[in-house]
Amino acid sequence: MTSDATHEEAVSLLEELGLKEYEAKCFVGLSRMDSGTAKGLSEVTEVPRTRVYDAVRILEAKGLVEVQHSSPQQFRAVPLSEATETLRGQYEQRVERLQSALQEMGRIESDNDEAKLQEVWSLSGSDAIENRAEALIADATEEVVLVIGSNAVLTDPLIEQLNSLDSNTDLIVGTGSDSIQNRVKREIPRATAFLSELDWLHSELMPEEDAAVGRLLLVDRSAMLVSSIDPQTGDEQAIFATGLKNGLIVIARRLISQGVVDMDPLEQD
Amino acid sequence: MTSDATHEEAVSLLEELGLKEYEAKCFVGLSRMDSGTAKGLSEVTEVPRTRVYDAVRILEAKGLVEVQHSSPQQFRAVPLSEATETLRGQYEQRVERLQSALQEMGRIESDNDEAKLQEVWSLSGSDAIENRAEALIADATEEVVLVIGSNAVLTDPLIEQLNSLDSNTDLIVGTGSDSIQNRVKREIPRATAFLSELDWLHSELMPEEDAAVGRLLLVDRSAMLVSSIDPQTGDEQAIFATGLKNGLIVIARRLISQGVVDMDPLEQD
DNA sequence: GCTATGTTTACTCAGTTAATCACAAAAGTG
DNA sequence: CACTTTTGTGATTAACTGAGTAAACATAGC
Repeated sequence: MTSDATHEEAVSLLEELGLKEYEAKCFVGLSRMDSGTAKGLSEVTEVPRTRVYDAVRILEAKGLVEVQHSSPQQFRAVPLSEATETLRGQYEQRVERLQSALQEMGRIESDNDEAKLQEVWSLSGSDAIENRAEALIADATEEVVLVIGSNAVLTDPLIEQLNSLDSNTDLIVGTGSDSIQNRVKREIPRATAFLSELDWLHSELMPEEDAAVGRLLLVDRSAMLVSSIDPQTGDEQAIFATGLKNGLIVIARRLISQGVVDMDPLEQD
Repeated sequence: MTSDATHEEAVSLLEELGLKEYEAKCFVGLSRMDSGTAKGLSEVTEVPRTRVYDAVRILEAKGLVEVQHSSPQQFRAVPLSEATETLRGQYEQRVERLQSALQEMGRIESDNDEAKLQEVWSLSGSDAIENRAEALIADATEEVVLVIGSNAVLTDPLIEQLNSLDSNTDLIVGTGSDSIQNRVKREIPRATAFLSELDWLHSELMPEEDAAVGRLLLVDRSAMLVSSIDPQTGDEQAIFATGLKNGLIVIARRLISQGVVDMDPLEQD
């Protein structure tokens, strides 16, 4: 007995990976049987029999199914390990070609003389925010202050990166809960850990009540990034700013020097 | 001065990676400038100004673009390294989730009592064929016979795999040209190399003249795979069969024992 | 309040994909 | 062999998605 939800997840994942609905359904169907004919596949997948042929042909061209050209033809899904490897390989190639194509392109200068002092940028998506945080930390020379609001923030690569920071870079890691703090102490021994009342961000600075703080990062007191995570959807959204004189950074420095780091949030406006 | 072709390649790659035309164009445009407004972007990319906003919003949600919520808004592409890392990460996640979803699914038995003796399957796409060849070689215990028709076949992972074969598995590698043979001798010292007149496949067994042999693989004399590469498109297509009694395998064994391996093709039908 | 600019929304048109149907070829049956 | 069923291809329609355009709305500076 297989949950129907699992099917649908597989199908929609395949669609995200570039397959059409019929193609995805056929591949999932074939993955569940040793091999099959158009008729059998159509019954299992509810794809019209006459369209199975097209779908399978495309799947074959993409290297995901094998065809036995007999009468009737037999179809068979490539073993799962090979299929994922094939998909991965195709993707890698595309990303690499994209990278070199974009690198080769000439730059265009944009009339860009505005005051950068108040620039605050926003960025979405946990992956992207993670990468940005990583890039910011990589530039640290003096100090890294990181407040972790959600367990999901503390990924293995991040731990790895923090532990391998230059030894005369201060590392201060705040957490919102005991459980996370224990993890920090265990896995990032070099960090100065502290417990922070993250609620201050909730109640005073953040507009919505229902947004939880994901992470807060301040690097060399000149670059900062704050993210919130929507508890409903799990979407993460961040704002960040750089530059010693940037307004947001100045505020952040004030906050930190006034005690957030010392577990004593916001005694003063 | 940038070649226009490079642009278009970048755009279509991004489309293959799941972006719409406008999104792709906007991202490429932003990648060429430090930052820009909707107006500027529209001019560079030829995307209608009124649609730039939607496109950028989606790009932001995907973690590829940063937005400065001022008036006018400023857009900026995430640095290339971060962007590719984000794309890669998203893809990895999908493939992994797909893998576990497909594994969890229950099997369906198919009425499958046909004689497998004459089964010949076909498979397309260099990636998929490469993976299949790898899987076949991984199962080898006695002997691996590999004929390499095109330089592209001899990839690093393949060389690696061949070199790390169990030492009492025979490895016989044939090539169609001196240059490839030299590579084989240099990079796969453990192989018994030979030069094969691959033309026999062309002229006698293959229907079209314009298909070049890509690779020919025979593992333990019980599994074989032959591929051809369309010189026009570069598409690779393979047929393969398994089982000691399989008709195709029997023919292959005959061919090999009759001298193909000894550089002496087809003296006898 | 007016104009220029920025931003969002609504709508049309074209191309793509899902879904159905009609038909020819092949295979099985009595 | 005549007849039915199965298999495969092609054509057709309906539904949808996305590109392209125009208009409405909002905002800032004058």
